[in-house]
Amino acid sequence: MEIPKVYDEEKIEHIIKNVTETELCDLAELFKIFGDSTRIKILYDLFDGEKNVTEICEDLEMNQSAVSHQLKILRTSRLVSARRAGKAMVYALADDHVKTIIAMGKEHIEE
Amino acid sequence: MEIPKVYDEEKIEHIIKNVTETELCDLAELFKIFGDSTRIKILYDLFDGEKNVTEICEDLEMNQSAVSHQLKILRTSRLVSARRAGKAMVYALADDHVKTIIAMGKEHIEE
DNA sequence: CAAATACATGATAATATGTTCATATGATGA
DNA sequence: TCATCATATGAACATATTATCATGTATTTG
Repeated sequence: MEIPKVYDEEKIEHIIKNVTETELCDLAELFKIFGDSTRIKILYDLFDGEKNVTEICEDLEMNQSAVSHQLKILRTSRLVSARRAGKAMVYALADDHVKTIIAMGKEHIEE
Repeated sequence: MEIPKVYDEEKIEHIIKNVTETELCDLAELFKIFGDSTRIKILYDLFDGEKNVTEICEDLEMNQSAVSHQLKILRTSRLVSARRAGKAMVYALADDHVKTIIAMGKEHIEE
């Protein structure tokens, strides 16, 4: 019986071929976004669907300003999207890569 | 014809279930390591096999002290391994997750 | 064993980052 | 329109991070 792989090794090898220095810097910038506990908690909080700022603050037990500042960073780097709903701003994960990247990280630290 | 997926979506969903706050902080710490251009260049440099410090310095065109400092961080976080070979220290990627994580990141920024 | 090579490390300084506080903006309802 | 709720944002401060410089340690070789 085959053990299911999370990823396709051949495709991984293909993706990491010929990465330019600029792309490596862009990658560093991307990972930097994930490299803060507040931001990664916000992202994880959005795993079960879109939420407004107040809800996120309650979930993280953090003050609104700190959360808003980090949400701005997440929005600028296009990891989350935002839309207005009346007085509230509703945030959501921008795409599924966020889940994948975090899952890869979790697999690594579980060893 | 099926388009091959880099990852197994079901397994992703399973991995990201029930992540504790502590684990999220550990994840942030991990991603922080990837979130520096010097470190990610070192990691990428090691993709094609083990290298000593001098070789890494030449590849990155950076001075030895800066590289050594970052190598220490990479070693402490167990992303690279080190062994002595005569006067030289030979560094290598500690496991394949590094490649996967970087590939996931590259897929994301390519959009 | 002295000198040279390869690397590590501590201190310092410059810069970046994240939180807090105060305040501004935007939307809604009385 | 004014008060209120929801969020954004600028300034300031504290802390963290990174590269450089100087120097220390380990290994080999003459």
